[in-house]
Amino acid sequence: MKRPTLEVVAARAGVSKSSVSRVINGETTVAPQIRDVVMQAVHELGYVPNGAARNLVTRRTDTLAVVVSDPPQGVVSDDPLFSAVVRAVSRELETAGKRLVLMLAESDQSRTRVEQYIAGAHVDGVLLVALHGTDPLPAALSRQGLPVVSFNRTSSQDVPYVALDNAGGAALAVRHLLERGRRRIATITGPLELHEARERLDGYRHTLRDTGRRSIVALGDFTRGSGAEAMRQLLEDDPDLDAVFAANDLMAIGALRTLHQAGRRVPEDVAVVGFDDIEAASYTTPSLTSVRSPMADQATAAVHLLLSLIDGGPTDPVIMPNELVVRESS
Amino acid sequence: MKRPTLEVVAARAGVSKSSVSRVINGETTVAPQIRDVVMQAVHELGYVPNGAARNLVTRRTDTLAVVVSDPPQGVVSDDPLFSAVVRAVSRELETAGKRLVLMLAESDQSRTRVEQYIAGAHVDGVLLVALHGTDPLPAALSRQGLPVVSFNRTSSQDVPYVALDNAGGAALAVRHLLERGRRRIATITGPLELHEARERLDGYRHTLRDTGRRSIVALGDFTRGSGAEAMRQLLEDDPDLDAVFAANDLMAIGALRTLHQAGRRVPEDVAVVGFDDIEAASYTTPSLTSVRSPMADQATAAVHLLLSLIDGGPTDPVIMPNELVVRESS
DNA sequence: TCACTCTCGGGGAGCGATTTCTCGGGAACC
DNA sequence: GGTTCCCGAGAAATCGCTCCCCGAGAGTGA
Repeated sequence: MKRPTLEVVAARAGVSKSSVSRVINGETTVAPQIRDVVMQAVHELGYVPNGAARNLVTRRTDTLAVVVSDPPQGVVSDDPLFSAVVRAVSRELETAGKRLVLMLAESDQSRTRVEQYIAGAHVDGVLLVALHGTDPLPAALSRQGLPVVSFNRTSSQDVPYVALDNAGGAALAVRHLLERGRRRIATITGPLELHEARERLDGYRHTLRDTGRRSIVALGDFTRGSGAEAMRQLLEDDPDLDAVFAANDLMAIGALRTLHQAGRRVPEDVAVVGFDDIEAASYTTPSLTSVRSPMADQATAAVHLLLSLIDGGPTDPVIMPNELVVRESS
Repeated sequence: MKRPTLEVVAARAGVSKSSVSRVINGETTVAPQIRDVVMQAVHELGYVPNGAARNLVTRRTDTLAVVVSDPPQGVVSDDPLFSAVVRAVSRELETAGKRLVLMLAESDQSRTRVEQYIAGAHVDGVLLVALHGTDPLPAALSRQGLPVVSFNRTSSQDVPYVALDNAGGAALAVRHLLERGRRRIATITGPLELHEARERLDGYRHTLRDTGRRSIVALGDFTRGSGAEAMRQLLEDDPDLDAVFAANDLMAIGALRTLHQAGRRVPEDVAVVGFDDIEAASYTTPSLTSVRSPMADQATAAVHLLLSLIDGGPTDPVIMPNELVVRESS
């Protein structure tokens, strides 16, 4: 079951290794008849070039790493958006003729492993999904001199990124609620050590402040349970509120449940808006109004940015706009 | 930004390349003092072995491919279970010190690319997720002589697999409904060209037949919309039914919606049971009773089977049991 | 003390491709 | 007809590592 090598193909075709290599790599400086005889031999033997040998000399691997840096609880990788992102990235790389190595970095130990792997010249570039503001990985990887693109803003200045307009999305949600005539609009935040959670909170705050209204804030951690709990808190602190903006859909779903149990009608008594527009948002009763994050588009943009970076192209950050999907809950 | 090579390290440590190599690979036949001086040099230079060069000579890559073979609509990869599987596999490979290359095969073209890649000796083994009964990929890959494990039963005999007990799970659901005193139990199937859909239907049929009851079947395709539509059909054909077993949760959720619109109370008038126990199953109102597929366990088992196969171990298929999670809908 | 075994380090031959360099031969031009 | 040029093909060097083989030196027993 041993695979044929370039040398065997050359012998069979009666030409030199060099010529076979030229044909394989589509060089134009090769006579048609030689090309044909080589192709013939390639097909007959079922020859496929050995990747390792090729990598060794070309110093390219046509492989990109997607690194998801995440605490073990899995804020990101448990997220329903994870598969959407992975899928979009995978498709995009496929059309670019590249391969995808997926690495989850959930502990310091695995972070070290990631660094080692990257240093081992196994990949041409890295697409980094690291939401934690204090994550050391972005800086560590970019120090390796390999192209790195982050899936969101990082604390490390020199890592190009593709980010959502989190503040803008929150503003969208809040303005929508204001237009619906809501006066007391509360928010449930994500864990504030995550960039996106902070930005969404900022967007909420600024929009309310611009219209002279007060912020009503409860802390959550992006899980459903925390959303339910935060909603209880809010109802207790401020029974008159008539709208809630949750920083993600899971927490919004938790809040819906609490409101239901508390006998508040949605949207008549309290309007609810979430963020992300995950699939489950359309399954709830009432279905959930949400800020749609264009995850697939963001993933595509990130891949393009990375590929351009590898080719020595520009590295300008990209900000993705988002839109509001209005459903029954508001 | 050029990385140091083994030769540079050897020069620095004042020993031969061979010795450095031995130290790097943890061989025991090396004197402690040489070991120390080498380690010192390695750290000072920040040396990391070049992966391609190593692969070339060892003929191992410590990399496994996860291939998801799926039509473009993405029955699998759109599935909420996708990320659970990917995550579990990734974690398991991490602890085994292996890397994961993810490939989606959504068209004949990309299937060819997958075959080419596998043939290029880039990976040590393949974990295949291909639900379609007629998928040519399992046979094609196993023909390459590389270890392949399938994530479910395939039409190709010689591919070891780890499968769910789909029929058993369906039986579990039906028996549960019978115990609840339901008499007219219908089912909504998945697309019958998928193994798992057929097996779940079989489990439903046999269990009912054993108790002398009649099957009431409507066809779906694993999507929410098809579940809603099938439920409408069922209500029309058999207004007296008092229970429905849907072959997956998405369809069950669709069915819930139809029942709600038709004014049937769940579970008082009609009980509903789904399959998979996806996260959304606990968000619906009423929350959904479902057969829990131990996806993470299955993924772990599949990785173990593959690793054992690579080491020349046994290749016996593994069947995962599943359990019923009873919630409000039944 | 000598012969023999045993350990451990070094030299060097590959692994399978790409790529540079060289060279033969035919076309083109004077 | 002779010289120059260019084009295409082959020979050989190279990428960075592993691992086989050999030899030097230490250790042991008689």
